[in-house]
Amino acid sequence: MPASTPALRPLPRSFYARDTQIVARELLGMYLVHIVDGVEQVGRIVETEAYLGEHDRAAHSSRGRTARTEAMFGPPGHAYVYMIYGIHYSMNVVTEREGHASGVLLRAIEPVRNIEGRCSGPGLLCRALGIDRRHYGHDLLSADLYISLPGRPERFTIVRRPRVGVHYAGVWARRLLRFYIKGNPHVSRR
DNA sequence: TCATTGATGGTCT
DNA sequence: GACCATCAATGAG
Repeated sequence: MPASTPALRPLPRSFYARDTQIVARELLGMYLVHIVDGVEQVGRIVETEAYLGEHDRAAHSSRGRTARTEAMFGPPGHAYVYMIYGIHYSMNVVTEREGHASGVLLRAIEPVRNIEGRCSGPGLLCRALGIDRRHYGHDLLSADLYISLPGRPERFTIVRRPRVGVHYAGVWARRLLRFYIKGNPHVSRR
């Protein structure tokens, strides 16, 4: 194995326990890893969105602490997975301190290993990686689902845009909290 | 290329 | 009963 390809391993919890916008930006280029039945699925994160806690009208946590949003209020470094439109799942990473109710939505990944089909959207990403309600609250410092430094780091430019599908959120809908890798073909449309 | 719409179910009012 | 952090198929231009 080449020396330039270190083994993949979970980022420390301290990575997630920081400002959500910083985490959202730094997640770009990282590898999302899901190991199921001995098969290691790996995708490079190319698009994220930051959700800034209870005051963020676009965040699910702005409706308060409920059974659904419980994970968002929990400690950082865990997955907040929810079903949307009755069909798709979406995966978030919980950030900041416990109780802060912030997180980063993973919107798109670039297939690296053992991934079938496109992952250019939160629903597609979860389907391709087999992520569903079973992963609700899953600790990302675990052996089977985690985020790692990439095997081969690459340079890129980050683009900031308004978040997708949050028109109802007033001034919060205008904020530039969507981040993606400039020019990457796996970023979702719109 | 763009706008519209159906699928489908959990959550909240 | 309404709303939804989506996607794919459809049809008009």
